[in-house]
Amino acid sequence: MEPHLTDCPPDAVLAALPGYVLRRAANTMMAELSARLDGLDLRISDATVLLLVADRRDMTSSEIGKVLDIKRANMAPLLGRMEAAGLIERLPIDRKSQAILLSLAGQERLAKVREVTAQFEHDLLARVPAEHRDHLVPALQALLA
Amino acid sequence: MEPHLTDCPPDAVLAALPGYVLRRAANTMMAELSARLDGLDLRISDATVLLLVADRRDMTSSEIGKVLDIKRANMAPLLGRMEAAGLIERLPIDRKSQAILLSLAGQERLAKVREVTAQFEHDLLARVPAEHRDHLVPALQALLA
DNA sequence: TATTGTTATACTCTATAACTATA
DNA sequence: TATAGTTATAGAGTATAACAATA
Repeated sequence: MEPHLTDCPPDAVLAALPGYVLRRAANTMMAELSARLDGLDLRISDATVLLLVADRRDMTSSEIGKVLDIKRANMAPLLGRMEAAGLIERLPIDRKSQAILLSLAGQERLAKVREVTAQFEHDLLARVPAEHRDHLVPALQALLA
Repeated sequence: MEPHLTDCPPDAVLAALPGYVLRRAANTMMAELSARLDGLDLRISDATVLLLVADRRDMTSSEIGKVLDIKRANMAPLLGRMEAAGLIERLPIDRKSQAILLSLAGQERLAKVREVTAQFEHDLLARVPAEHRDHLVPALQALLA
């Protein structure tokens, strides 16, 4: 019997590529988060908006879009749904702009979002071996646009 | 003047969340990779298939889908486009299954994919501070499904 | 019976262009 | 002139259901 490489999974070539594992890891974890937010009847973008405008009463739709990297045109239906769901209200700044703020229902939903995300982030980090754990967020932050 | 917290970017609340930075980092880097693959007239999924079946002559459409987490139903149009582009060929295994293999054109395109991805992975890692760099891939691998 | 490959279909996310009203 | 908000639309990616043919 001649020496040979140990048998390896069919995607061994890909699993070593940072870009591949980054994409797969993000897809896996976002599917998991989506499932958990289903119970709150929220999408990931909805929950992110709630967390972002939580302590502010001055952010416009355009500003939220810039921060979250969501195009202006795609903010309209997003906030439209959230307004229809009674989660946000619009406060005129001038005759062109409106501040997005949380309604009472939005603040209550936000509290549940914080519970879900706290558990989610905890579970996510728990999956990372201890010796790598503290490096994950700083490494990812360096990749942001 | 009373003491106050230092001014922080508007998404400071989010930037500390592993899930948030994971999603944003993946979106950023995949947009970058997509742009680089545009020159080869390939999507990320196309390039991934080329890399996966490079050294194999026995993978079926279903098997590729299982490895890459792409539904069987979505593999059909994907491989259909790649076949129409002359990148892959189908070799009957039995009367039900076909092996997907690279055509000559597919092998040539693969060589270019390897150049592009090598540069891409290099640039990605170069953005990560040295003290975190070696932890990124192992940490992400732990998050895969 | 289970699996392969396929079609049809729908939903989400994303991207561009164009329009209006206002700063 | 530039910006805010909106609408319409198209491209991707992804999900389920259903089907015929074969293992």
